[in-house]
Amino acid sequence: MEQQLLIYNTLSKKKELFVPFTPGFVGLYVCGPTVYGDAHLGHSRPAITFDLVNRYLQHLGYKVRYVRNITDVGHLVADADEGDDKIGRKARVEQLEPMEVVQKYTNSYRRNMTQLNVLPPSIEPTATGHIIEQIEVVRKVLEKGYAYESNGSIYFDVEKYSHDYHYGKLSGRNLDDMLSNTRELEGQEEKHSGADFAIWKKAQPEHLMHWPSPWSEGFPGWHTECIAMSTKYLGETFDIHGGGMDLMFPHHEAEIAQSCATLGHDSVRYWMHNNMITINGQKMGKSLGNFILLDEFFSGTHPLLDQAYSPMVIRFFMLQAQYRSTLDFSNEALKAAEKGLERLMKAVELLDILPVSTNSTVDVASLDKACYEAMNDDFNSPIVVANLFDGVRMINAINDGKESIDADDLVKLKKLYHDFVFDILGLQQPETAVASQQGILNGVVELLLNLRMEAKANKDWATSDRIRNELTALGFEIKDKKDGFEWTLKK
RNA sequence: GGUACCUUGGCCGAGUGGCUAGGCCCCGGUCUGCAAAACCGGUUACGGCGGUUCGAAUCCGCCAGGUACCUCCA
Repeated sequence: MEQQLLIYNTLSKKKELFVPFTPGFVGLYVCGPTVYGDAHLGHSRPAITFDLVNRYLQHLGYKVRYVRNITDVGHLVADADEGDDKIGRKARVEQLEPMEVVQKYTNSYRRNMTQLNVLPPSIEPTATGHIIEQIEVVRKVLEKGYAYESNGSIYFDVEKYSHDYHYGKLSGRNLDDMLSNTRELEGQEEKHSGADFAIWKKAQPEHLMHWPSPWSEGFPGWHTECIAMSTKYLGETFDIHGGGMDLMFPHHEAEIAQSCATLGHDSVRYWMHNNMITINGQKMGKSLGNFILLDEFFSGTHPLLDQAYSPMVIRFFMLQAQYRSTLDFSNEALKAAEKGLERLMKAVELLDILPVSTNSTVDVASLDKACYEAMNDDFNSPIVVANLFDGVRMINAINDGKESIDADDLVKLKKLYHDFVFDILGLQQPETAVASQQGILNGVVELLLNLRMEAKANKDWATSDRIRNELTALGFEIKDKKDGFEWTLKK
Protein backbone atom coordinates (compact mmCIF):
# COMPACT_ATOMS: atom_id res chain seq x y z
CA MET A 1 0.00 0.00 0.00
CA GLU A 2 1.38 3.37 -1.01
CA GLN A 3 1.33 5.78 1.93
CA GLN A 4 1.27 9.54 1.49
CA LEU A 5 3.47 10.75 4.31
CA LEU A 6 3.31 14.39 5.35
CA ILE A 7 6.24 15.88 7.23
CA TYR A 8 6.26 19.28 8.88
CA ASN A 9 9.25 21.09 7.45
CA THR A 10 10.62 23.68 9.85
CA LEU A 11 12.14 25.57 6.93
CA SER A 12 8.82 26.14 5.13
CA LYS A 13 6.75 25.99 8.34
CA LYS A 14 4.31 23.74 6.49
CA LYS A 15 3.46 20.08 6.24
CA GLU A 16 4.90 18.81 2.98
CA LEU A 17 4.42 15.54 1.14
CA PHE A 18 7.51 13.45 1.71
CA VAL A 19 9.19 12.49 -1.54
CA PRO A 20 12.70 11.11 -1.10
CA PHE A 21 15.54 12.50 -3.19
CA THR A 22 16.30 9.00 -4.45
CA PRO A 23 13.20 6.79 -4.80
CA GLY A 24 13.18 4.01 -2.24
CA PHE A 25 16.00 5.45 -0.14
CA VAL A 26 16.03 7.92 2.72
CA GLY A 27 19.00 9.79 4.15
CA LEU A 28 18.35 10.79 7.75
CA TYR A 29 20.76 12.84 9.85
CA VAL A 30 20.12 13.63 13.50
CA CYS A 31 22.20 15.68 15.92
CA GLY A 32 23.35 13.33 18.64
CA PRO A 33 24.63 13.97 22.12
CA THR A 34 27.69 15.79 23.34
CA VAL A 35 29.22 13.08 25.46
CA TYR A 36 30.39 14.81 28.59
CA GLY A 37 27.75 13.57 31.02
CA ASP A 38 25.15 10.87 31.53
CA ALA A 39 22.04 11.09 29.37
CA HIS A 40 19.05 12.86 30.92
CA LEU A 41 15.37 12.87 30.08
CA GLY A 42 15.92 15.57 27.48
CA HIS A 43 18.20 13.34 25.43
CA SER A 44 15.44 10.79 25.09
CA ARG A 45 13.08 13.13 23.23
CA PRO A 46 15.02 13.46 19.95
CA ALA A 47 16.24 9.88 20.26
CA ILE A 48 12.70 8.52 20.53
CA THR A 49 11.24 11.02 18.04
CA PHE A 50 13.68 10.11 15.31
CA ASP A 51 13.59 6.45 16.23
CA LEU A 52 9.88 6.65 15.43
CA VAL A 53 10.70 8.38 12.14
CA ASN A 54 13.37 5.80 11.31
CA ARG A 55 11.12 2.88 12.23
CA TYR A 56 8.13 4.18 10.28
CA LEU A 57 10.15 4.95 7.15
CA GLN A 58 11.57 1.43 7.31
CA HIS A 59 8.09 0.02 7.86
CA LEU A 60 6.96 1.81 4.71
CA GLY A 61 9.69 -0.05 2.85
CA TYR A 62 12.32 2.66 2.53
CA LYS A 63 15.95 1.75 2.90
CA VAL A 64 17.04 4.26 5.51
CA ARG A 65 20.58 5.36 6.15
CA TYR A 66 20.35 6.87 9.59
CA VAL A 67 23.35 8.89 10.71
CA ARG A 68 23.48 10.18 14.26
CA ASN A 69 26.70 11.79 15.37
CA ILE A 70 28.53 11.69 18.67
CA THR A 71 29.91 15.11 19.48
CA ASP A 72 33.15 14.55 21.33
CA VAL A 73 34.85 17.87 20.67
CA GLY A 74 34.11 21.34 19.50
CA HIS A 75 31.41 22.54 21.84
CA LEU A 76 32.74 25.34 23.91
CA VAL A 77 31.77 26.18 27.41
CA ALA A 78 30.93 29.72 28.54
CA ASP A 79 29.75 32.64 26.51
CA ALA A 80 32.89 33.70 24.77
CA ASP A 81 34.65 31.75 22.10
CA GLU A 82 37.63 31.24 24.29
CA GLY A 83 35.89 29.05 26.80
CA ASP A 84 37.08 25.54 27.36
CA ASP A 85 36.00 22.62 25.38
CA LYS A 86 33.36 20.72 27.34
CA ILE A 87 35.11 17.42 26.97
CA GLY A 88 38.47 18.84 27.94
CA ARG A 89 37.05 20.52 31.00
CA LYS A 90 35.29 17.37 32.13
CA ALA A 91 38.51 15.46 31.58
CA ARG A 92 40.38 17.79 33.91
CA VAL A 93 37.65 17.59 36.53
CA GLU A 94 37.53 13.81 36.42
CA GLN A 95 41.29 13.33 36.00
CA LEU A 96 40.80 11.41 32.80
CA GLU A 97 42.09 11.45 29.27
CA PRO A 98 39.57 13.33 27.11
CA MET A 99 38.91 10.19 25.11
CA GLU A 100 38.20 8.33 28.35
CA VAL A 101 35.45 10.81 29.09
CA VAL A 102 34.12 10.37 25.58
CA GLN A 103 34.17 6.59 25.82
CA LYS A 104 32.55 6.52 29.24
CA TYR A 105 29.61 8.68 28.31
CA THR A 106 29.22 7.22 24.85
CA ASN A 107 28.85 3.83 26.51
CA SER A 108 26.30 5.07 29.00
CA TYR A 109 24.36 6.88 26.27
CA ARG A 110 24.20 3.75 24.14
CA ARG A 111 23.16 1.66 27.13
CA ASN A 112 20.31 4.06 27.90
CA MET A 113 19.22 4.09 24.26
CA THR A 114 19.11 0.30 24.22
CA GLN A 115 17.01 0.35 27.37
CA LEU A 116 14.59 2.71 25.64
CA ASN A 117 14.53 0.32 22.66
CA VAL A 118 15.91 3.02 20.37
CA LEU A 119 17.36 1.28 17.32
CA PRO A 120 21.02 2.08 16.74
CA PRO A 121 21.68 4.35 13.77
CA SER A 122 23.30 2.94 10.64
CA ILE A 123 26.34 5.13 11.18
CA GLU A 124 27.36 6.82 14.42
CA PRO A 125 30.29 9.03 13.46
CA THR A 126 32.33 11.02 15.94
CA ALA A 127 33.57 14.55 15.49
CA THR A 128 37.13 13.61 16.45
CA GLY A 129 37.06 10.90 13.82
CA HIS A 130 36.36 13.53 11.17
CA ILE A 131 38.85 16.28 11.87
CA ILE A 132 40.24 16.00 8.34
CA GLU A 133 36.77 16.38 6.84
CA GLN A 134 36.09 19.39 9.04
CA ILE A 135 39.36 21.03 8.08
CA GLU A 136 38.30 20.48 4.49
CA VAL A 137 35.00 22.27 5.13
CA VAL A 138 36.88 25.18 6.69
CA ARG A 139 39.27 25.26 3.72
CA LYS A 140 36.34 25.37 1.27
CA VAL A 141 34.59 28.15 3.15
CA LEU A 142 37.83 30.14 3.05
CA GLU A 143 38.30 29.38 -0.61
CA LYS A 144 34.80 30.65 -1.42
CA GLY A 145 35.55 33.79 0.53
CA TYR A 146 33.01 33.42 3.32
CA ALA A 147 35.54 33.17 6.12
CA TYR A 148 38.63 34.96 7.29
CA GLU A 149 41.65 34.11 9.39
CA SER A 150 42.32 36.00 12.56
CA ASN A 151 45.24 35.08 14.79
CA GLY A 152 45.22 31.44 13.77
CA SER A 153 41.46 31.05 14.09
CA ILE A 154 39.00 31.00 11.21
CA TYR A 155 35.71 32.87 11.46
CA PHE A 156 32.66 32.54 9.30
CA ASP A 157 31.86 35.92 7.77
CA VAL A 158 28.13 36.14 8.35
CA GLU A 159 27.72 39.61 6.89
CA LYS A 160 29.42 38.72 3.63
CA TYR A 161 27.43 35.49 3.46
CA SER A 162 24.16 37.29 3.99
CA HIS A 163 24.77 39.42 0.91
CA ASP A 164 24.60 36.32 -1.24
CA TYR A 165 22.36 34.01 0.78
CA HIS A 166 19.61 34.31 3.33
CA TYR A 167 21.15 33.95 6.78
CA GLY A 168 18.35 33.33 9.26
CA LYS A 169 15.85 31.63 6.98
CA LEU A 170 15.43 28.61 9.23
CA SER A 171 15.07 30.38 12.54
CA GLY A 172 13.26 33.43 11.15
CA ARG A 173 15.93 35.81 12.34
CA ASN A 174 17.17 38.90 10.66
CA LEU A 175 20.81 39.81 10.71
CA ASP A 176 20.36 43.51 11.44
CA ASP A 177 18.31 42.74 14.54
CA MET A 178 20.87 40.22 15.60
CA LEU A 179 23.73 42.64 15.18
CA SER A 180 21.99 45.37 17.09
CA ASN A 181 21.07 42.96 19.87
CA THR A 182 24.27 41.04 20.12
CA ARG A 183 25.65 41.07 23.60
CA GLU A 184 29.03 42.58 24.18
CA LEU A 185 31.25 39.67 25.01
CA GLU A 186 34.84 39.35 25.87
CA GLY A 187 37.27 37.75 23.52
CA GLN A 188 35.55 38.98 20.41
CA GLU A 189 38.26 41.29 19.20
CA GLU A 190 39.33 38.63 16.68
CA LYS A 191 35.93 38.78 15.02
CA HIS A 192 34.94 41.37 12.44
CA SER A 193 31.36 41.22 13.58
CA GLY A 194 29.46 39.91 16.57
CA ALA A 195 27.44 37.59 14.37
CA ASP A 196 30.51 35.79 13.06
CA PHE A 197 31.34 32.43 14.53
CA ALA A 198 34.52 30.38 14.76
CA ILE A 199 34.82 27.39 12.46
CA TRP A 200 38.41 26.68 13.50
CA LYS A 201 39.88 27.72 16.82
CA LYS A 202 43.54 28.08 17.68
CA ALA A 203 44.25 26.08 20.82
CA GLN A 204 45.51 27.76 23.94
CA PRO A 205 48.23 25.90 25.84
CA GLU A 206 45.73 24.65 28.43
CA HIS A 207 43.58 22.91 25.83
CA LEU A 208 43.83 19.15 26.02
CA MET A 209 42.39 18.40 22.59
CA HIS A 210 44.02 19.88 19.51
CA TRP A 211 45.03 18.94 16.01
CA PRO A 212 47.34 20.37 13.38
CA SER A 213 45.77 22.40 10.58
CA PRO A 214 46.99 24.76 7.85
CA TRP A 215 46.17 27.73 10.14
CA SER A 216 47.12 26.68 13.63
CA GLU A 217 47.36 23.86 16.10
CA GLY A 218 43.73 23.92 17.21
CA PHE A 219 40.31 22.35 17.12
CA PRO A 220 37.13 22.60 15.07
CA GLY A 221 34.84 25.46 15.89
CA TRP A 222 31.12 25.41 15.80
CA HIS A 223 28.68 23.60 13.61
CA THR A 224 31.22 22.19 11.16
CA GLU A 225 31.01 18.57 12.26
CA CYS A 226 27.43 18.00 11.12
CA ILE A 227 27.93 19.40 7.65
CA ALA A 228 31.21 17.51 7.27
CA MET A 229 29.74 14.18 8.32
CA SER A 230 26.31 14.50 6.70
CA THR A 231 27.96 15.36 3.38
CA LYS A 232 30.39 12.46 3.70
CA TYR A 233 27.79 9.80 4.47
CA LEU A 234 24.57 11.12 2.92
CA GLY A 235 25.79 13.26 0.09
CA GLU A 236 25.51 16.92 -0.83
CA THR A 237 21.73 16.68 -0.84
CA PHE A 238 19.87 14.47 1.55
CA ASP A 239 16.34 14.06 2.83
CA ILE A 240 15.83 14.69 6.53
CA HIS A 241 17.83 16.51 9.16
CA GLY A 242 16.50 16.29 12.68
CA GLY A 243 17.30 17.63 16.08
CA GLY A 244 15.93 19.52 19.04
CA MET A 245 14.26 22.88 18.53
CA ASP A 246 16.92 24.50 20.66
CA LEU A 247 19.45 23.68 17.95
CA MET A 248 17.63 25.66 15.29
CA PHE A 249 19.66 28.72 16.11
CA PRO A 250 22.52 29.05 15.87
CA HIS A 251 23.54 25.45 15.16
CA HIS A 252 21.30 24.52 12.24
CA GLU A 253 21.27 28.02 10.83
CA ALA A 254 25.08 27.88 10.75
CA GLU A 255 24.94 24.45 9.14
CA ILE A 256 22.81 25.84 6.34
CA ALA A 257 25.26 28.71 5.96
CA GLN A 258 28.26 26.37 5.73
CA SER A 259 26.44 24.11 3.34
CA CYS A 260 25.50 26.99 1.03
CA ALA A 261 28.93 28.54 1.38
CA THR A 262 30.76 25.37 0.41
CA LEU A 263 28.32 23.70 -1.98
CA GLY A 264 26.37 26.70 -3.25
CA HIS A 265 23.05 25.12 -2.25
CA ASP A 266 21.10 23.68 0.67
CA SER A 267 21.88 20.12 1.69
CA VAL A 268 18.74 19.37 3.62
CA ARG A 269 15.33 18.88 2.03
CA TYR A 270 13.21 18.43 5.18
CA TRP A 271 14.16 19.96 8.51
CA MET A 272 12.47 18.36 11.50
CA HIS A 273 12.66 19.68 15.06
CA ASN A 274 11.33 18.02 18.16
CA ASN A 275 10.03 20.22 20.95
CA MET A 276 11.37 20.38 24.48
CA ILE A 277 10.46 18.54 27.63
CA THR A 278 9.41 20.71 30.52
CA ILE A 279 9.37 19.95 34.19
CA ASN A 280 6.77 21.85 36.17
CA GLY A 281 6.29 24.00 33.09
CA GLN A 282 9.95 24.91 32.79
CA LYS A 283 12.45 23.57 30.32
CA MET A 284 14.90 21.03 31.58
CA GLY A 285 18.38 22.38 31.28
CA LYS A 286 21.82 21.82 32.61
CA SER A 287 22.07 25.40 33.76
CA LEU A 288 18.68 25.20 35.49
CA GLY A 289 19.75 22.24 37.58
CA ASN A 290 16.37 20.56 37.15
CA PHE A 291 17.30 17.76 34.83
CA ILE A 292 16.84 14.12 35.73
CA LEU A 293 19.14 11.44 34.39
CA LEU A 294 17.61 8.50 32.58
CA ASP A 295 19.25 6.14 35.06
CA GLU A 296 17.56 8.08 37.85
CA PHE A 297 14.20 7.50 36.18
CA PHE A 298 14.87 3.81 35.83
CA SER A 299 15.92 3.50 39.49
CA GLY A 300 13.59 6.13 40.96
CA THR A 301 16.45 7.79 42.83
CA HIS A 302 15.84 11.44 42.00
CA PRO A 303 14.12 13.52 44.74
CA LEU A 304 11.45 14.69 42.28
CA LEU A 305 10.39 11.12 41.54
CA ASP A 306 7.80 9.21 43.58
CA GLN A 307 8.92 5.88 42.18
CA ALA A 308 11.02 4.19 39.50
CA TYR A 309 9.73 4.29 35.93
CA SER A 310 10.69 1.63 33.45
CA PRO A 311 12.24 2.67 30.13
CA MET A 312 9.10 1.56 28.33
CA VAL A 313 6.96 3.86 30.47
CA ILE A 314 9.22 6.78 29.53
CA ARG A 315 8.99 5.81 25.89
CA PHE A 316 5.22 5.36 25.95
CA PHE A 317 4.82 8.65 27.84
CA MET A 318 6.71 10.48 25.08
CA LEU A 319 4.79 8.82 22.29
CA GLN A 320 1.55 10.01 23.87
CA ALA A 321 2.52 13.54 22.86
CA GLN A 322 3.20 14.71 19.32
CA TYR A 323 6.90 15.42 18.82
CA ARG A 324 6.34 19.10 17.99
CA SER A 325 4.52 19.81 21.26
CA THR A 326 6.21 20.52 24.53
CA LEU A 327 5.71 17.71 26.96
CA ASP A 328 5.36 18.45 30.64
CA PHE A 329 6.70 15.91 33.07
CA SER A 330 4.99 14.98 36.31
CA ASN A 331 4.73 11.90 38.45
CA GLU A 332 0.98 11.89 37.90
CA ALA A 333 1.35 11.89 34.12
CA LEU A 334 3.99 9.15 34.19
CA LYS A 335 1.88 6.96 36.44
CA ALA A 336 -1.04 7.41 34.06
CA ALA A 337 1.24 6.34 31.22
CA GLU A 338 2.38 3.33 33.21
CA LYS A 339 -1.17 2.13 33.76
CA GLY A 340 -2.16 2.80 30.19
CA LEU A 341 0.82 0.87 28.85
CA GLU A 342 -0.05 -2.06 31.08
CA ARG A 343 -3.61 -2.09 29.75
CA LEU A 344 -2.37 -1.97 26.17
CA MET A 345 0.11 -4.79 26.71
CA LYS A 346 -2.47 -6.99 28.41
CA ALA A 347 -4.69 -6.66 25.37
CA VAL A 348 -1.78 -7.53 23.09
CA GLU A 349 -1.25 -10.74 25.09
CA LEU A 350 -4.95 -11.55 24.77
CA LEU A 351 -4.61 -11.56 20.98
CA ASP A 352 -2.98 -14.99 21.16
CA ILE A 353 -5.86 -16.63 23.01
CA LEU A 354 -8.80 -14.84 21.42
CA PRO A 355 -11.73 -17.09 20.42
CA VAL A 356 -12.25 -17.30 16.65
CA SER A 357 -15.75 -17.14 15.14
CA THR A 358 -17.13 -17.71 11.68
CA ASN A 359 -17.96 -14.06 11.29
CA SER A 360 -16.70 -10.72 12.53
CA THR A 361 -18.70 -8.06 14.28
CA VAL A 362 -15.65 -5.80 14.50
CA ASP A 363 -14.10 -3.48 11.92
CA VAL A 364 -10.38 -4.17 11.74
CA ALA A 365 -9.88 -2.43 8.40
CA SER A 366 -11.02 0.94 9.73
CA LEU A 367 -8.71 0.66 12.71
CA ASP A 368 -5.82 -0.15 10.41
CA LYS A 369 -6.60 2.79 8.17
CA ALA A 370 -6.88 5.16 11.12
CA CYS A 371 -3.46 4.13 12.43
CA TYR A 372 -1.77 4.74 9.09
CA GLU A 373 -3.54 8.06 8.62
CA ALA A 374 -2.24 9.19 12.00
CA MET A 375 1.34 8.21 11.22
CA ASN A 376 1.14 9.80 7.79
CA ASP A 377 0.08 13.07 9.36
CA ASP A 378 3.54 14.09 10.55
CA PHE A 379 4.07 11.05 12.78
CA ASN A 380 1.08 11.71 15.03
CA SER A 381 1.83 8.99 17.55
CA PRO A 382 -0.75 10.10 20.16
CA ILE A 383 -3.51 9.47 17.63
CA VAL A 384 -2.02 6.06 16.87
CA VAL A 385 -2.05 5.28 20.58
CA ALA A 386 -5.65 6.47 20.89
CA ASN A 387 -6.62 4.19 18.00
CA LEU A 388 -4.79 1.29 19.60
CA PHE A 389 -6.80 1.85 22.78
CA ASP A 390 -9.99 1.74 20.74
CA GLY A 391 -8.71 -1.61 19.57
CA VAL A 392 -8.05 -2.66 23.17
CA ARG A 393 -11.76 -2.23 23.87
CA MET A 394 -12.45 -4.32 20.78
CA ILE A 395 -10.07 -7.08 21.89
CA ASN A 396 -11.49 -7.19 25.40
CA ALA A 397 -15.04 -7.32 24.07
CA ILE A 398 -14.11 -10.28 21.86
CA ASN A 399 -12.49 -11.97 24.83
CA ASP A 400 -15.66 -11.44 26.86
CA GLY A 401 -17.77 -12.89 24.05
CA LYS A 402 -19.55 -9.60 23.43
CA GLU A 403 -18.06 -9.23 19.95
CA SER A 404 -16.73 -11.82 17.57
CA ILE A 405 -13.90 -12.02 15.06
CA ASP A 406 -13.21 -14.42 12.20
CA ALA A 407 -9.87 -16.05 11.46
CA ASP A 408 -9.04 -13.68 8.64
CA ASP A 409 -9.69 -10.55 10.69
CA LEU A 410 -7.80 -11.96 13.63
CA VAL A 411 -4.70 -12.40 11.49
CA LYS A 412 -5.05 -8.79 10.37
CA LEU A 413 -5.59 -7.58 13.91
CA LYS A 414 -2.52 -9.42 15.17
CA LYS A 415 -0.43 -7.98 12.36
CA LEU A 416 -1.73 -4.50 13.08
CA TYR A 417 -0.72 -4.71 16.74
CA HIS A 418 2.58 -6.32 15.94
CA ASP A 419 3.38 -3.65 13.36
CA PHE A 420 2.30 -0.62 15.33
CA VAL A 421 3.04 -1.56 18.93
CA PHE A 422 6.34 -3.34 18.43
CA ASP A 423 7.77 -2.33 15.05
CA ILE A 424 6.68 1.30 14.72
CA LEU A 425 6.15 2.61 18.25
CA GLY A 426 8.96 0.35 19.40
CA LEU A 427 7.28 -0.74 22.62
CA GLN A 428 8.27 -3.95 24.34
CA GLN A 429 6.60 -6.30 26.76
CA PRO A 430 8.05 -5.67 30.20
CA GLU A 431 10.88 -8.05 30.91
CA THR A 432 9.78 -11.25 32.64
CA ALA A 433 11.18 -12.62 35.87
CA VAL A 434 14.25 -14.81 35.86
CA ALA A 435 13.29 -17.97 33.98
CA SER A 436 14.76 -20.50 36.41
CA GLN A 437 12.79 -19.09 39.31
CA GLN A 438 9.65 -18.79 37.27
CA GLY A 439 8.77 -22.47 37.35
CA ILE A 440 9.20 -22.80 41.11
CA LEU A 441 7.22 -19.66 41.68
CA ASN A 442 4.42 -20.98 39.49
CA GLY A 443 4.22 -24.17 41.51
CA VAL A 444 4.07 -22.37 44.83
CA VAL A 445 1.40 -19.99 43.70
CA GLU A 446 -0.67 -22.77 42.13
CA LEU A 447 -0.47 -24.69 45.39
CA LEU A 448 -1.68 -21.75 47.43
CA LEU A 449 -4.44 -20.99 45.01
CA ASN A 450 -5.60 -24.60 44.99
CA LEU A 451 -5.75 -24.48 48.77
CA ARG A 452 -7.78 -21.37 48.41
CA MET A 453 -10.13 -23.20 46.01
CA GLU A 454 -10.70 -25.85 48.65
CA ALA A 455 -11.30 -23.24 51.32
CA LYS A 456 -13.80 -21.57 49.02
CA ALA A 457 -15.54 -24.92 48.43
CA ASN A 458 -15.88 -25.15 52.22
CA LYS A 459 -17.02 -21.54 52.36
CA ASP A 460 -14.05 -20.84 54.58
CA TRP A 461 -13.84 -17.21 53.45
CA ALA A 462 -11.38 -16.20 56.14
CA THR A 463 -8.81 -18.63 54.76
CA SER A 464 -9.46 -17.89 51.11
CA ASP A 465 -9.35 -14.12 51.66
CA ARG A 466 -6.19 -14.44 53.70
CA ILE A 467 -4.42 -16.30 50.90
CA ARG A 468 -5.59 -13.86 48.29
CA ASN A 469 -4.88 -10.74 50.33
CA GLU A 470 -1.42 -11.82 51.33
CA LEU A 471 -0.54 -12.76 47.76
CA THR A 472 -1.90 -9.41 46.62
CA ALA A 473 0.27 -7.68 49.19
CA LEU A 474 3.29 -9.52 47.77
CA GLY A 475 2.47 -8.10 44.34
CA PHE A 476 0.30 -10.78 42.80
CA GLU A 477 -2.97 -10.14 41.08
CA ILE A 478 -5.60 -12.84 41.64
CA LYS A 479 -8.59 -13.20 39.38
CA ASP A 480 -11.34 -15.62 40.26
CA LYS A 481 -13.05 -17.48 37.47
CA LYS A 482 -16.21 -19.57 37.49
CA ASP A 483 -14.32 -22.85 37.67
CA GLY A 484 -10.81 -21.84 38.71
CA PHE A 485 -8.47 -18.90 38.83
CA GLU A 486 -5.91 -16.83 37.02
CA TRP A 487 -2.97 -15.05 38.51
CA THR A 488 -0.20 -12.74 37.45
CA LEU A 489 2.78 -11.23 39.20
CA LYS A 490 2.72 -7.48 38.71
CA LYS A 491 6.06 -5.85 37.87
C1' G B 1 14.37 44.64 24.08
C1' G B 2 13.91 41.38 19.27
C1' U B 3 11.66 36.84 17.33
C1' A B 4 8.63 32.57 17.61
C1' C B 5 5.28 29.54 20.02
C1' C B 6 1.66 28.15 23.68
C1' U B 7 -3.05 28.56 27.08
C1' U B 8 -8.39 22.31 26.01
C1' G B 9 -12.07 18.85 31.58
C1' G B 10 -9.14 16.76 38.47
C1' C B 11 -4.18 15.32 35.59
C1' C B 12 -1.63 14.25 30.76
C1' G B 13 -2.64 15.18 25.99
C1' A B 14 -5.22 15.04 20.38
C1' G B 15 -8.24 18.04 17.36
C1' U B 16 -8.02 23.32 14.38
C1' G B 17 -14.84 26.20 11.21
C1' G B 18 -20.53 22.11 12.22
C1' C B 19 -20.37 15.39 13.57
C1' U B 20 -17.64 17.40 20.81
C1' A B 21 -9.79 11.80 20.33
C1' G B 22 -7.50 8.71 23.78
C1' G B 23 -5.18 7.54 28.54
C1' C B 24 -5.19 8.20 33.98
C1' C B 25 -8.42 9.70 38.08
C1' C B 26 -13.56 9.95 40.02
C1' C B 27 -18.91 8.20 40.33
C1' G B 28 -22.80 4.55 39.11
C1' G B 29 -24.02 -0.35 36.92
C1' U B 30 -23.06 -5.66 35.02
C1' C B 31 -20.18 -9.80 36.90
C1' U B 32 -18.56 -11.66 41.89
C1' G B 33 -19.64 -14.61 48.58
C1' C B 34 -16.67 -9.89 48.69
C1' A B 35 -12.98 -7.92 45.66
C1' A B 36 -9.81 -7.33 41.38
C1' A B 37 -9.84 -7.34 36.12
C1' A B 38 -13.01 -6.65 32.05
C1' C B 39 -17.34 -4.46 30.09
C1' C B 40 -21.46 -0.67 29.99
C1' G B 41 -22.87 4.19 31.42
C1' G B 42 -21.88 9.02 33.65
C1' U B 43 -19.50 13.78 35.46
C1' U B 44 -15.95 17.72 34.45
C1' A B 45 -13.34 21.47 28.44
C1' C B 46 -11.69 24.57 25.05
C1' G B 47 -7.55 31.71 29.28
C1' G B 48 -10.68 36.66 29.01
C1' C B 49 -13.25 40.32 25.90
C1' G B 50 -14.80 41.71 21.16
C1' G B 51 -15.32 40.61 15.81
C1' U B 52 -16.13 37.53 11.12
C1' U B 53 -19.78 33.49 10.12
C1' C B 54 -26.09 30.41 9.53
C1' G B 55 -22.44 28.13 12.93
C1' A B 56 -15.93 29.31 16.33
C1' A B 57 -12.25 25.28 20.93
C1' U B 58 -10.88 26.00 15.63
C1' C B 59 -10.39 32.25 11.70
C1' C B 60 -9.25 37.78 13.01
C1' G B 61 -8.19 41.70 16.75
C1' C B 62 -7.15 43.23 21.65
C1' C B 63 -6.03 41.86 26.70
C1' A B 64 -4.10 38.50 30.50
C1' G B 65 -0.84 34.56 31.70
C1' G B 66 3.14 31.21 30.28
C1' U B 67 7.36 29.12 27.51
C1' A B 68 11.42 29.08 24.22
C1' C B 69 15.49 31.11 21.21
C1' C B 70 18.85 35.52 20.74
C1' U B 71 26.33 31.95 20.64
C1' C B 72 25.68 26.00 27.56
C1' C B 73 21.55 23.12 26.08
C1' A B 74 18.37 17.53 23.21
